[in-house]
Amino acid sequence: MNKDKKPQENTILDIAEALKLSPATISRALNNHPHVKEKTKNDILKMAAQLGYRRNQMASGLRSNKTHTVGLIVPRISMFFHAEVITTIQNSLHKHGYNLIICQSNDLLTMEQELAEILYSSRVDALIVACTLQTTDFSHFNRLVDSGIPVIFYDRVPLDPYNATFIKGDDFRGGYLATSHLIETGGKRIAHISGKLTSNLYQDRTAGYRKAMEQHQLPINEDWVFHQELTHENAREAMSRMFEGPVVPDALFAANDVTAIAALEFAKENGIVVPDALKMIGYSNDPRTSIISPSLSTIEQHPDLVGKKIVEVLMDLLKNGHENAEVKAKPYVIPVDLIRRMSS
Amino acid sequence: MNKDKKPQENTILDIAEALKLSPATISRALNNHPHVKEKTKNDILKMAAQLGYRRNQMASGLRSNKTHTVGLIVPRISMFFHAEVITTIQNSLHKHGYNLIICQSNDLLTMEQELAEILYSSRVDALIVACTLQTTDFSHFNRLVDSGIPVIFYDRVPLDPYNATFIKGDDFRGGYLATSHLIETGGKRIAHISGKLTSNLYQDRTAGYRKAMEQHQLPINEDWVFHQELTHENAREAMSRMFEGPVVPDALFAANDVTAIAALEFAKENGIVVPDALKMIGYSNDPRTSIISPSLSTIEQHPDLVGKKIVEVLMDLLKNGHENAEVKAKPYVIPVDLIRRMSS
DNA sequence: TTGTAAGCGTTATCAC
DNA sequence: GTGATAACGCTTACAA
Repeated sequence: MNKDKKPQENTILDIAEALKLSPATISRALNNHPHVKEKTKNDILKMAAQLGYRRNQMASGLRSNKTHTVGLIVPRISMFFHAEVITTIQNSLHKHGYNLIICQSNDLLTMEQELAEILYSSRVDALIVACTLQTTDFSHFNRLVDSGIPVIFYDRVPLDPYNATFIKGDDFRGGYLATSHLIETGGKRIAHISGKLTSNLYQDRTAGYRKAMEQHQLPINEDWVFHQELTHENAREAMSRMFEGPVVPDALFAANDVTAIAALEFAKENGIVVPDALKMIGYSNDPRTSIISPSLSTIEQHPDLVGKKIVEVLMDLLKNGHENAEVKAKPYVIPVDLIRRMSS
Repeated sequence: MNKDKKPQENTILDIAEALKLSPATISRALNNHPHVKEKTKNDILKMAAQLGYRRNQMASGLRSNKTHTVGLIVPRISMFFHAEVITTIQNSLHKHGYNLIICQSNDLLTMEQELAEILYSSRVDALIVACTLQTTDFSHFNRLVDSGIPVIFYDRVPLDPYNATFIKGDDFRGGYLATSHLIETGGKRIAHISGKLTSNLYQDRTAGYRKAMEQHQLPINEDWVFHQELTHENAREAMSRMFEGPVVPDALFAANDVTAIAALEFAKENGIVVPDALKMIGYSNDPRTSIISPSLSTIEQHPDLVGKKIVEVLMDLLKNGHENAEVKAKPYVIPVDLIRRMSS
């Protein structure tokens, strides 16, 4: 098996031999080391190209303790927000000469733990993580952190103090903007379907909701505030519960777009006219929100800015180390924006 | 800088020392080598856990010439079909103890070439590729193929013979099904907006369209057959061109869902009633197609089956080598299905 | 069943 | 500027 697997992978020794130079010089030339004569370097580069030489990352990494590879753990890449963030990160890292290993936790804590181990094992130079919604304990990242490998959390970040860097959207403001918008367009009895409060995302979005309600002296009907897994089915169920009573909401702030879409679907099926009888707003600016009719108002999270900031912070960490631990204490906050559409 | 970066990464030597054994035995135990006493093995496993040992992939890979890592190059992960395929591949590979390095070419040939080099440099055990639409020359994969690294193409595959494995959807049948469906629901003057014919995808889908038209003895108006980049804007432009004449199509087969969505949008804006005046069908079953109204008929490509098949073939290749080159000559074809919705 | 020792391809530390 | 040489942490003949 694999008996044919050895067509002369060229190494620096081959280049050295061809040029009657020492491997050390080859290595230096290939790494742009200053003390190599210009001509020698050119010769080496030419010969390397001619032999089709490609550095063996494993050998290089083993020796230098640098892989030029960054790990990424994300719940799922198919979520629009994450897909955009990842794309920005990858393109940006590529410019800096870094690779990205993208891993999906499927929003499973056990998977996240396992992936952290695997990425440690691959000796990534840094790790970027958007946690699962269940992650409340972060000890599986300790090994990385303790080894001095920068760990950056984004979107879903630890609630308790943890020795890493955080980059998050302004979820409080997002919740506040969304709710205020519903109020300004005439909403009075505003419902809110949110996620479990184990995550900073929903804590903050809900807090923004409460703040806006309070500021406008609108009462909150706690029967209309849901904290549940934000699935299509759960959203429909919540809607049907709210709309079976004698008094019904006239507006809804959904903490993500999947929920908003499901709720809108429910409304359409049940003759609840949007926005006349029910104003609605979602969260994330998923592409579907602009396509559905009526189009859904939502909150733009600027995934590209999140990605850019992550790489910016990461490059700084990688270059300068992170001796200034106090900087990491406070999270970087990326602004959000209200997007007004036909649903409100 | 990084002066604090050495908190005793434990190695097999540390385990060996702690247990008064040789590193070789540790290595064997950790790799489930048969000739290790059960008790010794248990001791070693216990001690490894206690010391928080994690194999250094680079050292292991360098020595054994196996990285247990598979590379993946894809145009963009945010495309629904690819996101699903990737998720299936990753979860499936994970069960086999393999990691996946996901890279995006952004549908740029130069990027694809660069990524191929980088992944070779990382000495991935195998490579999975969905080419860019411009890729007609595949020599940048030669280095991998020549080194005996299995290369699997899926979705967008080389047109000319190339010494690798192909896994594709049944695009001919997809085009045929879509067009036949439009005909069955009453379409007579059927337009077709497709992609550039440099890609097998659009060659085949268009061929399926032509076949169905011919079979039903319907004439094809070549002014209504477009081969262009399948963007939102291009789709709208094609639509406006077709609908400015005195004779207009009564059905449209769009070769992807983005185009179908854009065309539907155009129809709605211009008072063309779908499906009464214009029947429509797209391709890929993008989540948006079921949300837009009227909901769009489309072709399901079963990304999960594609992913499963890829891993299945890959594992076989990795285990048994690929001495039987003739097997690779013919592509594996994944079936497609028609999804009927309100637009047709 | 276990130990010894060589070596994977690079880079770092000395010398010269 | 360049060349020896010794690691990096692990796997694997070959010995014992």
